[in-house]
Amino acid sequence: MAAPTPGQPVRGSTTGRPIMALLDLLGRRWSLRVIWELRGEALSSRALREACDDVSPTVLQARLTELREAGLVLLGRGEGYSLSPLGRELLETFGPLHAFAERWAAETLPEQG
Amino acid sequence: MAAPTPGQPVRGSTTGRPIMALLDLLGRRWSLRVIWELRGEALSSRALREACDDVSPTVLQARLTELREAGLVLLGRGEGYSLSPLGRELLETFGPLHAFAERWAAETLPEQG
DNA sequence: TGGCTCCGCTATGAAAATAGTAGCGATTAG
DNA sequence: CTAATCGCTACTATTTTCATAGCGGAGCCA
Repeated sequence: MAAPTPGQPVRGSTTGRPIMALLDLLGRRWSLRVIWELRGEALSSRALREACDDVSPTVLQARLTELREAGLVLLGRGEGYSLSPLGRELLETFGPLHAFAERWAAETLPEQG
Repeated sequence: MAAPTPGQPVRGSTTGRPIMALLDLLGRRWSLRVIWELRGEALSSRALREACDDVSPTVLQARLTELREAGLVLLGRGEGYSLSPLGRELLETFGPLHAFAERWAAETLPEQG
């Protein structure tokens, strides 16, 4: 599938609004996870695959291609995959997401008994 | 499908880590969009469907059920769907996401000519 | 009562995305 | 050459998503 691009129609929205392109891109399976797993050092495609619980290489490559086209992920020769400066900015919006996940767990688990 | 729950294995991760459950939940199609469209007033299921570019009701209902089980979305009798306080906290982490989308567009569009 | 309208939600079959396994050609090192 | 690893692809099976139609219930009003 084509990588969502701001200014272009995307799945579920024809307006071209950047937020819609971003929501399409990040709403695809493993997109969020890949960015998350690249929060530290650069990873080879196989290391990244392991980090993502042995995700199917079909989808991993699809997501990596999209994220690279989107300018969020880089592939350095011999260095593997890493976040671009822009991708790292996006990751920073995940910081609160992680903190939220912990709060979410705290509020959800007790209710389950 | 079952709604991802912190403490339980989810698609792509068996650890039960809250962030993994959250990434699974938000990585499903229309999850992010639904939360986004609920940022303002409460919406009826049909209004929400329109807001999401006439998403298929099958998926919309699936997402809404999951998001309700996750405690992020509420359904008030006669008031339609709205974000819970917890869901609103999550939405706030999207604020930077929106700002990022604009930056992303600014950096991406010029390169396309 | 009957006929509207809108509500949340579901059934069904088709289309698309994802999963899982195997393996390619290229590169690097011994 | 051999072996190991790299990024990446082919192929088929399964799951998810799409698209259309429609259900039963609640409110409203003549």
